[in-house]
Amino acid sequence: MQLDNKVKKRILLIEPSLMVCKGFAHIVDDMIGYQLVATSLNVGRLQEQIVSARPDIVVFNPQIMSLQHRTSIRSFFNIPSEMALVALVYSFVDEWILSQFDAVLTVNDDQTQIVHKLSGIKRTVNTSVKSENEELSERENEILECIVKGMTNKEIAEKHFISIHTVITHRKNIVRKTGIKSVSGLTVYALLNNIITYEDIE
Amino acid sequence: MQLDNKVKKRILLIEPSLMVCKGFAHIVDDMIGYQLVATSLNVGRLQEQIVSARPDIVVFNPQIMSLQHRTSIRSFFNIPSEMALVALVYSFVDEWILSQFDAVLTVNDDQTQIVHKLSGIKRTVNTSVKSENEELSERENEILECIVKGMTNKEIAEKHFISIHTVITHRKNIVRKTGIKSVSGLTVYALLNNIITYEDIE
DNA sequence: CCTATTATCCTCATTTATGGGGATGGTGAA
DNA sequence: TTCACCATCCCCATAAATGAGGATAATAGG
Repeated sequence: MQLDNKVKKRILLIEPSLMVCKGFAHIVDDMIGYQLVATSLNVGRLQEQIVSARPDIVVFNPQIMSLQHRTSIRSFFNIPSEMALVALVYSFVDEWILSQFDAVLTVNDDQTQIVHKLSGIKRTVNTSVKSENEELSERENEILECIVKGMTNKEIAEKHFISIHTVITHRKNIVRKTGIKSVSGLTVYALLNNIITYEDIE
Repeated sequence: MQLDNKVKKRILLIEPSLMVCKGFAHIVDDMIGYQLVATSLNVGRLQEQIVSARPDIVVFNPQIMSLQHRTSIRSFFNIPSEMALVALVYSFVDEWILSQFDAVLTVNDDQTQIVHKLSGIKRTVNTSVKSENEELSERENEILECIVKGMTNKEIAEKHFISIHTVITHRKNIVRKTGIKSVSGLTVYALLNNIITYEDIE
């Protein structure tokens, strides 16, 4: 028993992988209460599609664009607040990015999980933006880069022509700001925040 | 103009994501000269399917299994040498793992790229296996897991009911075998070798 | 049986890192 | 100007890791 189209939630999918696009379409096709009204392999026509397709839900792969600068996805793409913004990811994505979404789908989700996640969305208009005064300073990023490369405090000090005490101070501040104590955690943080790449290490 | 089934290359797909499975099936469906004869969301029935489906090409997502021990995928799953072994990956995978495959497809490939990659496969029977006597033992992998999770030697010792000296010995052996001294390097090593996932850290 | 590997334990000395405190000068914004 | 932030430097004590030795027992393979 299919529901009337008028009560079906309209989904717009922005996903770079043709394969995932097709698979998503196939799955949504079998889902009651949802319909895929448009898809796109890139973000170029997003605004246009939002207007033309008038989706209720925008499913968006954040990996499609480089979000180094912590821009708000919703405001960057002028996505109306009444539309749900849902992420579709392959693997791990920075929590900060995911926090912008009303729900997070992964490519491994099956139909049941997707329906469950989509039905759990409660759209509320965000009025205030969280204060993010805990970002690392430029210097701290430099030090962090050295840390995750496996350099010792002494080496870092020598490289930057500062005393080891300063390095330790920076480290203390990095730990305080990020809340991450372990080097491995910081490594992941640095990888996710594009401070370093895999190639930088080892 | 469809080719006869007898000359179509038979593809077996082992892929954990239903979405990607569906999408892959959809794409292969439009490809001339290839047919998808079976799919599976896990490796459990791989051997069985190799026998029953008799594929020419086994498309396998290496992320489906944890390959801590640098085992040969082909020999582990008893994949006959006449069958092509092709990887399907989402993002970054250790080069060592990819080197075992005859071709590497990514989820972002379109039909043209997939056909191009599959048609370029030249199967050659490997007679000799590389010597890999520098693999980490099971215990060492356990210790490594703890290290990259940011645990101290003391904590690791307590968790595994061994003395801190033993932990240190294991660490020394891990460093010797991998040639990686820094925690960040080991973190990347562990990530690439599926000993841990991003979620394990922080 | 012998050998290689592994896992376990130990000492000692040295180097690094951590966590707590504090201080100074500079800069840019309210 | 004052205030917040940043980069720089320092002291202290403790905790942790490193590097270089050595040792024993179990186990699996040739």
